Amino acid sequence: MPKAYDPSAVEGPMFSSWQAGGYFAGRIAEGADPFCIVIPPPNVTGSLHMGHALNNTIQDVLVRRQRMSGRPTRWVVGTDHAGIATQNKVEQKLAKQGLSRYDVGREKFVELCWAWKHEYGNTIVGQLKAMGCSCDYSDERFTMDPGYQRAVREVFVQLFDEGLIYRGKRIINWCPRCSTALSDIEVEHEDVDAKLWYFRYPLKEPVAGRDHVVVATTRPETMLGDTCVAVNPSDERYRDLVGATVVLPLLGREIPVVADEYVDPAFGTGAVKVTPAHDPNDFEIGERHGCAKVNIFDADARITAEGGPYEGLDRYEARERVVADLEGQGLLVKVDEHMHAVGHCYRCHTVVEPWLSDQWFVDMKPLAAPAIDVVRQGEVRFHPARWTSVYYDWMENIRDWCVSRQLWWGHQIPVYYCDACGEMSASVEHVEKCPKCGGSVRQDPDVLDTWFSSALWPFATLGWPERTPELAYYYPTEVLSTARDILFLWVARMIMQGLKFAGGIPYSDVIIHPTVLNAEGKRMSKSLGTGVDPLELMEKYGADGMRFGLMLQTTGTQDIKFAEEKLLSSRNFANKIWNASRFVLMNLDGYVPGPPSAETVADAWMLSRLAELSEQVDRGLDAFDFGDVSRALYEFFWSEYCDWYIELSKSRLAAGGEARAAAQRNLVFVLDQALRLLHPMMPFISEDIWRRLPSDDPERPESLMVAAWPSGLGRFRNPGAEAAVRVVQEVVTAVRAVRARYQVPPKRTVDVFAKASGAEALVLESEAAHIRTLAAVDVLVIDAAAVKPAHSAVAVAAGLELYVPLEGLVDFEKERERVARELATARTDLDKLTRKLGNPGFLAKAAPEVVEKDRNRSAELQAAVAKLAAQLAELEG
RNA sequence: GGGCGAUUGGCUCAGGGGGAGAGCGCUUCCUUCACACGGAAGAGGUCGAAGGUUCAAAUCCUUCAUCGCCCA
Repeated sequence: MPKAYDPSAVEGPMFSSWQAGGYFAGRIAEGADPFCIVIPPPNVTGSLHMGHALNNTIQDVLVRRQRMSGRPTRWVVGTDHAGIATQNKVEQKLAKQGLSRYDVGREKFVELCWAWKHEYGNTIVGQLKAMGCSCDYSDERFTMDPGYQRAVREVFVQLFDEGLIYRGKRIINWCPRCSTALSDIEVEHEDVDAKLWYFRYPLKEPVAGRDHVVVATTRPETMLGDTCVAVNPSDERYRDLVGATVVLPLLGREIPVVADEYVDPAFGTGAVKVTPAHDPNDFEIGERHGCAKVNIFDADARITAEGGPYEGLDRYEARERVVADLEGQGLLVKVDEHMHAVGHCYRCHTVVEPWLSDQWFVDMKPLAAPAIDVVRQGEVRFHPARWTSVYYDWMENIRDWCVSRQLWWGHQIPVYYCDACGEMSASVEHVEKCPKCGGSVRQDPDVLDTWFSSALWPFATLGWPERTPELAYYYPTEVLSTARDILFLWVARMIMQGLKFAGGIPYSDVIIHPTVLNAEGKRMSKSLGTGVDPLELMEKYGADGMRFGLMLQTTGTQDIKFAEEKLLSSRNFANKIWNASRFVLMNLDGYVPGPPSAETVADAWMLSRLAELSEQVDRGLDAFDFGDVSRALYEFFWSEYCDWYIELSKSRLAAGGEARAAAQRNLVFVLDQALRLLHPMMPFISEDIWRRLPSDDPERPESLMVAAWPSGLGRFRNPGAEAAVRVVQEVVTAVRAVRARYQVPPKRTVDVFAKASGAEALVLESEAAHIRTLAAVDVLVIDAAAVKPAHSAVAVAAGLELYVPLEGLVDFEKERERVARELATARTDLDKLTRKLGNPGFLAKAAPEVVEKDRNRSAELQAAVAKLAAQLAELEG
């Protein structure tokens, strides 16, 4: 084995061997409880970013652990067709040839999208393989597979037939750049510094001595579409004006003043201009008062013929011109600075336009109700649990979902219009002729929101609407891990659709993982170049290093400020494990397989610690506490197995005979078990080492991926051995500290006099050889009546006194200062404890075991104080 | 305006009623036959502020401050 672990030499071949072994593929074993997880399908346009790296590490950790536990396991992998994003890519490609999608036509354009998907769409799946993700690559899914298309149409048609999908003319969010409608939650609101303009609108006839009304607006250009002015009915200032007629400036249109409760008298002047075709609230007001809806924007957000002289202007040019012209006519009253939220397209960040158009909507309330119930009943749980209330809040205030998109790439809406009789029908199968009159039909040109199809992912990937064996076996899946920004876009809708169509919840546990921010705490962005590339990180630290480094940072917080140094320490950790294993493997000459056995205190301690690790890992993974689990593994391997157990084993390995044989068996056993526990987080290195370990188990599988998950280690619990090793550790550390203090060269041994009796003395006697090796001690004297030799450094450890004669090296002033400092600290601690134990309230109300523990600690501290005080007196005497 | 999260050593973060911890960085020593991607020993914190609950608060409650996220 090389001296340093080289991930690049291991990862590629290891992944191939896993694939060749068929370990990734799901299998159906009737009677066995399966574990299924569906990947949040990445966009076909996507490439791996840190969010994917984190999320897929989490999923792989869960999947690998369950697979090792013996459950038939399937991790469904695939990609999402990503309507807008993919269409953009293909349009960009066409634009380079000077073409638009209209030049090539719909049919050809969709073909080009498929070609694009086949060429680039699998980038990210390849990158998941580089991470070691154990997805079922033999059975990949795509949200536009033929079966999936059928599922989408089935769902649409059923909702349509039940009246839960309807078509209507509504104000929707229109992205002029993507040229499509968006749903409410695809709009991101951002506060921007803007202006509030106050304009004077003249009245046709003076009313109560007034000839005008002043309105305030953040969007002057929309005045071209104003069809009334509204005031609050209770607003005394405007009571006389209700029913009056305003002459709209610039266009001369006559519009009424209406009274409407919606108007906030405190905002602006209390009189608002109403543009029903370009604002959802104005739309409502317009509906209530029967006002016209004048659409002044075309699909590119340019002014239509309704805008008269402004026709053809872009919305921002129109704004400038309208303001300038109103000012020119003396109708601009004032301009205030004003901050307000402006909606932007979540895909391209263009400012969206509220726009009146015909769209398809899903009636959400009937679907939401059962989806709220299953969370209330605890059938679906969120982790961390605080997301539950975020979910309720959204679901309880849910609004209808605009699902039609004016795109060509996606699931075309399966609704057919008959030109002859006007019949509108939905059909799963393609329709050529009107079912009513036999006339020719046109299919609705729009496609469905990509999230409409994503919502079916947990069951459409398993074959629904066919009653496939996979669906019966794996549905419901178990865990879904995802980012918080798609809780509403995706998770909530999956729960609704799963309940409606698959007959039950899609999964029982939803992990909302933290967002990976950059080191400055800002969102990573490819376009801004503030991101970190997981592939580069894997180059630097190995896939295991990246995975483990991410797991170390995954706690219950909502963000991770990405700390690359955690990946560095994880790479070093891998190297540490590599070298510890190298040591074990280099010392296996004459190895005879056999069960582990606690031959020495060190063995008993190590096996007990292994039992603790196993429990910690299980508990942590059950609770999705990935940070806890990774820290426990790190601590175990580095601070216990390497720092102490290997060191404690060296003399036994050198001794030969049964001592050596037992040490070998235990070293191998503990390493084997610990590698199993490590495997979900660091699959490559754990497997590579594990395959090198000797075994006489005929049942031992080829791959660690399918080796048994550790269980039943609780039998090795041994508190006595743990206490004994603690004594050894404290004594060794104390002697090392003395050596470091006086810079005793490593090769020079020292003598140690330990003033010890009782249990401590017994431990020291039995472990003397170890202490001598680990602290480079020549003679270790254990004596209850030990007297400090001349020229000795002193220490108090594990409740006993140690003297280390260092003729010519000891600086008595230095010793005195150190002992005085230790004594001061011990006295402060003891004082606090004494006060606590003298407090009647504490004795009466604290738990008995707490009081007991503090009494013991007090006794220890008293002994330490006495010893330190005596040492100090001697040093001063 | 409402909700949520964060605030602990120089940096990144654990801990979540009863002796302040880790990694990185820093200081000193060590290339000893698993590992310098290492070993040994250290220094370093009144746990954002103020109140409160409690025998006991970094931890629970209230208010506030700062930063961030979501909803309206």
